[in-house]
Amino acid sequence: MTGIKDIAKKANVSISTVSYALNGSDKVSEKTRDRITNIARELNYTPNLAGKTLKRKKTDIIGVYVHDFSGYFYSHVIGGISSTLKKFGYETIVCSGGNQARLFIPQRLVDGAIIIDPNFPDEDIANYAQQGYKIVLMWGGLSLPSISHVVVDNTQGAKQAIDALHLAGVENYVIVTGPTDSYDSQQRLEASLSEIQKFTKQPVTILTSDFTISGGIDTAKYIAKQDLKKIGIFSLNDEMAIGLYEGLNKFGVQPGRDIPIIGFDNDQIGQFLNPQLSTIDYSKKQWGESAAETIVSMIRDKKTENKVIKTRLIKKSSIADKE
Amino acid sequence: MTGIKDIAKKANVSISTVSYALNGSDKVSEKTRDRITNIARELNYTPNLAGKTLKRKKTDIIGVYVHDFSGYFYSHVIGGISSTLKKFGYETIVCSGGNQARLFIPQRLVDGAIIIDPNFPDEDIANYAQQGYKIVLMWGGLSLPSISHVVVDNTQGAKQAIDALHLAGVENYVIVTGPTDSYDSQQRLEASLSEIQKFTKQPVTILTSDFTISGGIDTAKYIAKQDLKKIGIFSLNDEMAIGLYEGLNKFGVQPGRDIPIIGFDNDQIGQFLNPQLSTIDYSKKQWGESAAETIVSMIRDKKTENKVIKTRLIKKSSIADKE
DNA sequence: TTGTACGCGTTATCAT
DNA sequence: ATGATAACGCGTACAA
Repeated sequence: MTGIKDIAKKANVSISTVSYALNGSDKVSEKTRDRITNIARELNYTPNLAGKTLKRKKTDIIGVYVHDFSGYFYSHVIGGISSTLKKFGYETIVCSGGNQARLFIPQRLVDGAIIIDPNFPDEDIANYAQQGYKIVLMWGGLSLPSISHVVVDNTQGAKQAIDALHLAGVENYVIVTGPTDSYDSQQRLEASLSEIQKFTKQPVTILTSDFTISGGIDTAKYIAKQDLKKIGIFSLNDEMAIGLYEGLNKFGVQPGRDIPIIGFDNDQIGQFLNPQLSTIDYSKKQWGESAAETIVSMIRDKKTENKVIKTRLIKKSSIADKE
Repeated sequence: MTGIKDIAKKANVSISTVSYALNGSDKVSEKTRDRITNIARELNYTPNLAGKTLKRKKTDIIGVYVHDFSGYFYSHVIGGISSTLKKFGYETIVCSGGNQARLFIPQRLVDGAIIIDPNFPDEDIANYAQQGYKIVLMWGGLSLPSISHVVVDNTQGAKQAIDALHLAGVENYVIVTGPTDSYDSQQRLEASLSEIQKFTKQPVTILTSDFTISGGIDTAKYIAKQDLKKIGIFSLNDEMAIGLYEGLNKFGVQPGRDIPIIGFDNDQIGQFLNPQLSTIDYSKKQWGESAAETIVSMIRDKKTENKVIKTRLIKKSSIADKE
């Protein structure tokens, strides 16, 4: 409630003097600066952000957009974003992609946005980007010259997964996908199919699921009734693989023992499964850090850039060594 | 970049007419309203939040403060907060408790704050609350008339945990605590000790840890060298219990089989352990919803309130039935 | 029904 | 070294 003019009144100076003193200008004597600083502290003064922003035309805040707060998946990504942005003098706020929160971008509450939520409408993104708002996307698909992308190397990851199954003696591949409109899912599937072609002419079983644990449980029944000989599963994310463990066990099939299985994302839960889930890993922290560096670069250097985060195979006992 | 006066110019009206038209006032004709609305859309107009806030003196944004984004633990709590706030017309932003983000409260970027982060300094909280800023704390300890509390019933939960161990035949209790300055930890410990006294005069083994998985792993060695007869473990949260599983196994001790064990929080990972971890559950969604209702009540009805979230025992195979 | 003018809190320019 | 004042974008009381 206490503003710059309250301080001015109490100190018997003008508001400009107060502003100078508080913002470290050298146009004011040490004595008055100290006096004003003390009064400001005494009155619990904090500059009102609205007034300040109106004048400065920037907030030094970056918005990170997630699909919904309940998903913990991206927490390490956001941790990486936040710590890096802090180094550059920006604060991070996390928003969910509701229509209201989206407006923070054109309302200029944020100086830039990092969008993780794949459901953030392409139309809005294109619209904002075209108007000059700074946007970094954490997924592919929408390609525009005025936005930046920082994405996981799905192609490399899918190849590593298929190669691992191949080395384990798999000849009949089962791929459990995410939602059909997911770019990650599409890209991983495509790369998988092209890699499989190098090894076999056998038809590939593609089961469409939804990237969730319960989706994996539901999908299990379609796998259980297959001929299990030389079969191997690539679950396009770990969550579904966790569901597959649970679902397949109900049918008396032991994933990881009867059937080699590998996931994608290196979800923490995978290491608590029995046998431990093999997976494709990438540094979520680094992913976030790169996104943060990119948004800062867009704001300060006014240039866009696209980065790809490398993946690596994590081989656990869910893929047995070929005897 | 396009403002209210750009629209006024293009529509050949004054800025007030534009404002009236856009804010649904009945002081303007339908025709002009439509015309102005169309022009606004055409120019991609979005009101600048700073200017708007300066006038309205509120943002309809509530800030949720977490310790750091990397911890996924509170995601369902935040989900509950966000969905409830939306019903009341508020947007949710999640901030980490760095010194800079804290200022959002006195800077009036947010109309109120829900603080989950236990490390948010008491001094700042007291200071803000005293100045009339609306604050809801998700933990106990700091008690002031001008702030509200929405907390988990640690006392009830601890009793349920100890009772479950008692029923399983435990006579020698081992309690693994969180950081000594954690209010949750203190409260759970205190209630546990008082409940244990009802059953036995035996000394209780208290091992101080830190609420993390690795803390649980480290603590295991102190338990492994104990005489395991009629011993039982109450880990004051699930994360440490997960670590205890891993750590104890290294010493050839099987938690949940050789030693009954129970945690607190109902972390998802517990159900993937073998045997499944018994725990104390509470609705994280409801916890968040209550906090949201409370902050709205503070803002609109100008009254504080304190709520307690009930707990319940979830008995899994980590506590065997007494034969 | 529409236009003019002021105020919100801050920063910055220009005088003094 | 300090003060008066304009400007930022918006909402609204008041005048026309």
